[in-house]
Amino acid sequence: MQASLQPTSERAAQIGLPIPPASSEAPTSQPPLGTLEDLAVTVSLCKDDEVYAQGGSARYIYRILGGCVRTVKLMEDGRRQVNEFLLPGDWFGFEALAEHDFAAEAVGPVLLRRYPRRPLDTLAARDPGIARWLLELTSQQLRSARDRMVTLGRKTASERIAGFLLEMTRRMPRDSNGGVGLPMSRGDIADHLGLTIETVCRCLAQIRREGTIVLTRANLAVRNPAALRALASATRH
Amino acid sequence: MQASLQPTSERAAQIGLPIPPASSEAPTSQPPLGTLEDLAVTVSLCKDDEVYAQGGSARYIYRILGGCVRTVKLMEDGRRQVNEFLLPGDWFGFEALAEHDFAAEAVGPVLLRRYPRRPLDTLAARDPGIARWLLELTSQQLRSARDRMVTLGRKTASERIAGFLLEMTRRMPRDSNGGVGLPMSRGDIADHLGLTIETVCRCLAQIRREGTIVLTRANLAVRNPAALRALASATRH
DNA sequence: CGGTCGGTTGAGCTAGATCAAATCCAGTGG
DNA sequence: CCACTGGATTTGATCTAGCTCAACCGACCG
Repeated sequence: MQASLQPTSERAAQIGLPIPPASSEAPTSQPPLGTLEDLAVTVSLCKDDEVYAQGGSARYIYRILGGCVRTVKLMEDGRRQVNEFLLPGDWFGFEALAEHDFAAEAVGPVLLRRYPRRPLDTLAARDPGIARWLLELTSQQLRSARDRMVTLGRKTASERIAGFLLEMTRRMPRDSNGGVGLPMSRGDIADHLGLTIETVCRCLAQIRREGTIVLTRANLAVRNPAALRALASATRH
Repeated sequence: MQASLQPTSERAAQIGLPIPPASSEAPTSQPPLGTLEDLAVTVSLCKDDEVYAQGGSARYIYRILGGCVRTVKLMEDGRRQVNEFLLPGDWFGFEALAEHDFAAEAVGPVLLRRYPRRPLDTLAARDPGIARWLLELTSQQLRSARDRMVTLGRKTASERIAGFLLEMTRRMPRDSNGGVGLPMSRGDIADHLGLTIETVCRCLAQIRREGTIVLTRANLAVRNPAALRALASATRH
C-alpha cells in the first residue's frame, strides 16, 4: 500500500489508465480555485494503492481525473464496508475534520489531482464562494449517504443490485455499444451493498436471465431500463 | 401531522415536556448567531408531529431545546428508515440543498428553536465563522452517517443493539439512578437499525438476561459497560 | 372494567449467508 | 501460438440469523 503518492504525472500512460471521460453526472460547480491550482500536483496510482488511510490526518483534498476510487471502512475482523465509489470529476477527502474516518483506495489504475487542505481552508475563510462550495459538496455526500442508509437498512438484495446498476449507468460514460464499464470487482460491489459476493452474482445472473441486462465480467448494458427501475423500487407484496 | 408549528413557547409545560438538560455530547461549537437569534421562534410539538416533510422545501434550521426528534425516510410500501435521533442541543435541517431528503418528526413532546434559512445563508456568505460552523455540522452528520453505514451493512443484530445502547448512554443525560431514558419506541429503534421490532426485543432480552443491562420499557441502566462494548464490536468467530 | 396500544415471547419460515466445487479468463512463460 | 497458473466469477447445496405470523401481557385510559 501507500506505494506511489509521489507526483508522477506521466505514469498514467505507462499503467494503461482507462481513458477518463468526465463523469456524465452533473458536474459539481467548478470552484474558483485559482491560486490553489498552483499548489496542486497530479498523482497516479495502481490498483489497490491507498490514497489515504483510515485514521490518517486529512492534509489534502482530491479530484479524480481518471479511474475509480473507493472509500472503505474496515472492522478489526475483516468485515468491510465500501462507502462509495468515486468517479472522474468527483472530489473527495474534504470532510473538514482532522482525521479521515474512511480509507480511500484505487479500484484500478487511477489518476488524480491533489490539493493541500491548509491553504484551501484559509482560502475558504476569505472567500464565501469556496466555503459555500465545500458545504455543497459535503451536503451532497450526506444526501447520498442517507439514501444508501435506506438501501442498507431496508432493501432486498435484488433491489440493492438493481439500484446500483441504475446508479452506475447514470454516472458512467456510455461506450460505443451503449454499455458501461464496471471498474469494480464483485467483492467491492458486495461490500458496498452489504451483501456477499455470491448473492451479488446470483442477483446479477437472475436479472440477466430475465433479459433486463447484458453483462460480461466488467461491462454492463441495460436492455430494459423500465424493468430495472421496477426492480429497484419494488413494492413488496 | 403538521399540527403545531405556530410559535407557542408556553406549551412546553402544558404538554409535560420531559425536562431537557443539554445533551452530554460535546456541544457543537456555539455559533455567533447574534442578529439571527432575533428572527428565531420557539416551537412546541406533540408526539409524532412533523417538523418538516420529506421533499418539503428547506426554509428553516432548528435546534432542539427539549425532547427527541427523528429523521425518517419512507418507502412507498411503508418500509421505513430512521436516519438519526436528535437530542437537546442538536441542530438539524441545515443540509443546504433546496429540499429536505428526510422528514423530521417529534418522537415525543418536543420543544425547539427555529431559525430562518435565508438570512442565515446571507450571514454565512459574509461571516466565514458561520460558514465554517455549518460545514462542521454537516461534516459531523456525514461522519456519523458513514459509521451507521457499517452498522447497517455489516453488523449483526446484537452488535447493532449494543452499539445503539452505548450511543444512547453517551448522548443522554444520566438520571439519579444512573440510568438514561430512552425516548423512542422499539419500532423506532428497529427502523433505525434495520431490524424488526421482534428482533430488537429479543436482543434486548438477551442482553438483559446476561445481566449486562437493566431495562424497563423506557429506561436503561448499563451494569457492565465492558461487556456491552465487547458485544458492540464482537470479533466474529 | 373493557379496550387499546406498546412490548414480549413462541414457533416456524426464508432470504441471504456459508461452504464447496467448478469455470472462466488474463497474464506468463515456453 | 499455446499450455499453464492463479485469481475472479459463477453455480450448487446446505445452514441460519433474523423475519413473519400469532398469541399473550401489562400499563394506561376513558
